[in-house]
Amino acid sequence: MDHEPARPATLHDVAREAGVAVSTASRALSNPGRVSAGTRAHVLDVARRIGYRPNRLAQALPSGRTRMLALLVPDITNPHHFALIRGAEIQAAAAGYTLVLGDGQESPALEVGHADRLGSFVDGFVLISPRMDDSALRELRARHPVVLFNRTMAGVPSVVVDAVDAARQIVEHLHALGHRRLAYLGGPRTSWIDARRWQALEDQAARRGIAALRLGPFEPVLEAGAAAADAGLASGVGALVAFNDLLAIGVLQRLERRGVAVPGRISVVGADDIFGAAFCHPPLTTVASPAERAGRLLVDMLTGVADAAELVLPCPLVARESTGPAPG
Amino acid sequence: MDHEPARPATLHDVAREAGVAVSTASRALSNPGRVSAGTRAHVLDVARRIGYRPNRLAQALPSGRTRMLALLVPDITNPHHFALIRGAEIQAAAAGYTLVLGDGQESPALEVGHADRLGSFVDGFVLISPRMDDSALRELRARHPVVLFNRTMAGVPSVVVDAVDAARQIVEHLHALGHRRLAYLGGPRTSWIDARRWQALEDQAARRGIAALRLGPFEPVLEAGAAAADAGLASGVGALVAFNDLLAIGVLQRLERRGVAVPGRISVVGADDIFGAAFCHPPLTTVASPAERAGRLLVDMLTGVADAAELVLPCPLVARESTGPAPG
DNA sequence: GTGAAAGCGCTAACAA
DNA sequence: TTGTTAGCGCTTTCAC
Repeated sequence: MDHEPARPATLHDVAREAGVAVSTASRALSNPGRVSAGTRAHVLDVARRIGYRPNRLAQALPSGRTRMLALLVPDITNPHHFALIRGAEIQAAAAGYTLVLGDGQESPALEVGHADRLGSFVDGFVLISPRMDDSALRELRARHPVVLFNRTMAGVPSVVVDAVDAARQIVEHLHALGHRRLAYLGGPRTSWIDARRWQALEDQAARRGIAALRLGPFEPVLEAGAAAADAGLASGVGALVAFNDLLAIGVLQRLERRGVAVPGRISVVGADDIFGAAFCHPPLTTVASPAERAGRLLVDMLTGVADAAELVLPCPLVARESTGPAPG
Repeated sequence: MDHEPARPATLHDVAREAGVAVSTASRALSNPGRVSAGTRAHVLDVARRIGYRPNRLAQALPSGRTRMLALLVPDITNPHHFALIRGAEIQAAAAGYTLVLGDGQESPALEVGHADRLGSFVDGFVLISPRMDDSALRELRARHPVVLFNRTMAGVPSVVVDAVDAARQIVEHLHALGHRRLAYLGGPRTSWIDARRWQALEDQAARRGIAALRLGPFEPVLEAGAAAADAGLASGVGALVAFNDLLAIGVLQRLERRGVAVPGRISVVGADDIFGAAFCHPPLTTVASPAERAGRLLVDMLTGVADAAELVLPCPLVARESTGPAPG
């Protein structure tokens, strides 16, 4: 690292300069009430004058608390997490915490590494659709307070979207449009919610007499949409239900390039209602994720503002133009 | 915070259990070579057995270094930062650093607060288009190593996009299409690059005999696009150059809702080439930002892998369908 | 090669 | 109200 700044002023410097003991200086700065007003004002003045900033590392060492929270996302480039992050930030700030973000880049190993390295510096973790396996998660949870989004584990507070109801809405919507066959474009194997989505979709489809097949897994990124679209098209179904919007938008792009009419020839459904879903071409029918609310609730549960629980949040279907009557 | 985990094992526990001094245990764990192979193996074994994890807070206290880097973005919901973050992550990992992200939410105060609270925990800052004013930036830079993106300050390493060349390309493109009047839809006053973009655009426009006026400032978000579109339309020009793609896409949405043909009646240009610019309607003509490369370079400069410098990166114009011949 | 001990900067008993 | 002192968990001289 370049340019080393001059040695920063410490509490000792403040105390010496102010002619008081370090403990008095400490109290004046962070435990007002147990020090006379005059002394306090003087210490504060000296501190400001010499540009004192507490070393938060040292400050946190005795208690182990930093008033920082870590929020780990599986992929920072997925707009789905925007609202969740914002919600979490709002509640964290309200509770006097600073939120730092970590990006797992869809890698379980990176995710675990992040958690390991951040563990000492934060008071808890908000894990968004964590990709790490159960044993890694259990280990992390044994060392630190943890709350989960779109994943559950016994004894760990969590918020998950209602995959069953989402599947029901999708299936009813497609059924009403005359579809009798659909394909699920699966997400990563490491995704807990992917398994739930497929299971729910299969159940609900069976219940309405709709044939459902599963394709993939595909990476939940725009670029994977091409292969997913081709596979979906080859399967001969009239409706594709993608793991998430990122994949769905990628599918839409591919279909447009291949000259396949959407929804004329094939319908496409996504999940999350991310940035872009409303203005892609055609606008995407998708299941909205209550992400902002989830973010707020998660932080509330982590900081103890809300009771720990296993919450299931509803997600309304947003019907746009990527779904239409079944062909033929 | 809920469920307090059991007291974690310390180095003392390891040392006691292994029958060695803490200093020996410390060396075995983190300074191999200065300890016998047998002792080392034994200590490692004990550490693993009792589940020892070093307390990074305590580890960092003596040296003050944490091998963590902070990257602060003005708005985590702006897809522009995706590539930048990814580039930074790659280089940070390569140099053995962990990257944490902070979101300024377009607020100078929040940004400064983040920097203050994170300062003790990181070895340096990558500041993306920081919104804080010069004095706050100077103060931060006096305490910590800092590198800047799309902002400059004497003596601080930085990477900026070539706003002049970008403006030249935009103006030439519009000029070639027959446009003789354009309006700039300005970004936030706190944005350094906004001032540069307008100045460059005005210069280049004047050079080609194009009348340019400035509207705004507008928040660089989708939602601000409506007001920006209306203002642009009312100004009577045939081409709108938006501060960034977020605003430009918002403008496109509004124009579509108002039934204004793009580019038939009016052309729209953005900046950054974000996620969504390629698939919005119509696909957006924009100036691409070399974000990933910038992210890598910034971290390299911060970690000393690359020489500190003030780099200016070119940004190619990506002409899509939102620009066309001037009407009339 | 290993151990004892002195901090890193701060907080929090405990005394005075 | 203020000062003295003992840690927080680790690294790092300095002896042995």
